[in-house]
Amino acid sequence: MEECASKQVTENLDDPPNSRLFVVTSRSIAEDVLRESFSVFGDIQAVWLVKDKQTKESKGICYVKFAKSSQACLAMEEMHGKVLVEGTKPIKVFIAQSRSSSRHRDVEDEELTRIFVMIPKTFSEEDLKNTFKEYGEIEYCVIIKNKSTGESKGLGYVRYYKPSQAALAIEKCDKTYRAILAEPRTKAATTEDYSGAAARVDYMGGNDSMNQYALPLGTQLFDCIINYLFNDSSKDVTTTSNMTEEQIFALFDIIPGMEYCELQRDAYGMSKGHALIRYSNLGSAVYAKEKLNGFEYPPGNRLAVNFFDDGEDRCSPVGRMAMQFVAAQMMSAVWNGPSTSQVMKSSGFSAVSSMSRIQTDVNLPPPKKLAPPDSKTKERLFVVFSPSPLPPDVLEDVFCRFGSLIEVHLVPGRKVGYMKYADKQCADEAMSVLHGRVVNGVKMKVMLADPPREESHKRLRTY
DNA sequence: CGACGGGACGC
DNA sequence: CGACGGGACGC
Repeated sequence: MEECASKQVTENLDDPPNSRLFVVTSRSIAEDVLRESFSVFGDIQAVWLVKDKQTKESKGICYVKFAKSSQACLAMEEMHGKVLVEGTKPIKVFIAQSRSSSRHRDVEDEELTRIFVMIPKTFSEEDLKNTFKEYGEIEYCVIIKNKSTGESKGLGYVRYYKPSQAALAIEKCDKTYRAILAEPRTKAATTEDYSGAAARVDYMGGNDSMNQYALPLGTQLFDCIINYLFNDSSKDVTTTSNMTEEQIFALFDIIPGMEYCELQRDAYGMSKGHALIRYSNLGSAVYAKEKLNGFEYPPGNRLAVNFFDDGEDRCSPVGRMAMQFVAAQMMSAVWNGPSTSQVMKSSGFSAVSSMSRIQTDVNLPPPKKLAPPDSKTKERLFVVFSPSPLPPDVLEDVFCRFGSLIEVHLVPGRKVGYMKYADKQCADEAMSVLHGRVVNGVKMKVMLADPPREESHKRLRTY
C-alpha cells in the first residue's frame, strides 16, 4: 500500500490539483511531528521532509499530500503561522506549486478562492449565490452577460473568503455546474511581482463600476439613470442587489430600443442601488421615464427614473413627439422585441405584451409560470421550425402554457430547439397541442427529444 | 427533414 | 526567507 513506482508518485502529487502543501518549518522539527499535527485535517497520503543529501538534516521544507484539496486548504488555513514546538519559529503553509510548474512563487489565496461555473441561462446572481452558499460564505457572485443585451451567457464566478470553501464547492457541487477554479482575472500582463500584498490590492480594484462614466461625451444622450430605492438596507443585501439585476433589465426592456442596462456595483460586486439604462432613441428614454418613474417595483419599492444628463430639455416638443411615437409603436400589434414575459405580466404592461404577439392556428391556454430554473428536467421536446426558428421569448410564451416549462433552448445556427419541462404530462400536452401548428407564420414539428449524448468528461485543469 | 455538450471576466 | 527523495511490478 506504499507509494511505489516513481511514475505513480509523481502523478499523484497533483491529483487532485491543490491537494499538496508546501510547509516551511524550523529545521529542528521532525517529520512525525508534522505528520501528527496535520493529520487532523484529513487523509494524509504522504509526508516528505526534505533533507540534506549528505548530512540528512532537515532543510526546513516539508510537503504534505492530502487526498482532497479541501483538506489541504483547511490545513493551510488553520496551521499557517502556528508554532509547533515551543521556541521555534511559526511555520508557513501554502498550497504547493504543481510539480510541473517552474515557478516558486507562493500560490496566493486569490487564485484559490474564486470558482468558475456553468449555470442555466435563467440563473440570476441570487440563484447562483443560493446554490453555492452551502459551501461557505460568499464574497460575491457575478454572471457573465452579453454586454449589449444583458442576457446571461450561462457562466458565473463565485468568490469565497477561504480556499477550503472554494475547494469544497468544486468537490461537492452538482457535476452539471462543472465547477473549476477560476483563472486569476488579470492576465499575464503583470510578471511575477514579489510583494505578497500587491496582488490583493490589485484584485480589489478589479471590478470597476465606474467605467460607464468613461463613455465619450455625447453617447449618453438617451440614458436614464435609475435609482431604485429600497425601504431599508438591513441584512438582506443579497435580495436588494442580486435579485433585481435581471428584473430591472426585463422591466426596461419592455420599452423597445434598450441598448444597455447595467447595475452599478462597487468593488465587491455589491449593488449601489442604481442602474444605468440606455435607449437607442430619445423617445424610448422619455417614454421609459414617463411610464416607470414612481412605478412600484418590486412590490413595496418605488423606482425613481431620471435622465442621466440633465442638460437636455426632455419636455421639448421633439422629446414629446418622440415619446408618443414610441408609445404608438408599442401599441401597434407586431412588436417582436426581446422580453421576459414573466416580468411583463406583472408589470402593468400586460395589455401591451399579450396583445396579439402570438398568432396561431390553435387555441392556446393562458400562460403559466415557469418552473424554477433548478428544477429537474423530466422531459424534453425537440422542435423543428419551418422556415426559420421563432424568437425565444415567443417560444417561452407559447410553450409555457402547459405548465412546468423550465427553459427554452434554441440551437444556434439551426432551425431546431429544445424545451425542457419539469413534468412529463405537461410536456406531452404541449406536444400534442402544438405539433404541426403554425405560430406567427412558422410551422413547428414538436417531438420528444432523444436522450442527450453522453457527456464528455473533459474539463479544463487549472494546474 | 432536423439534434444538443459547452468554459472566461469592459484593463 | 523557503521548492521537490527514494527506487523500480513485469510485459
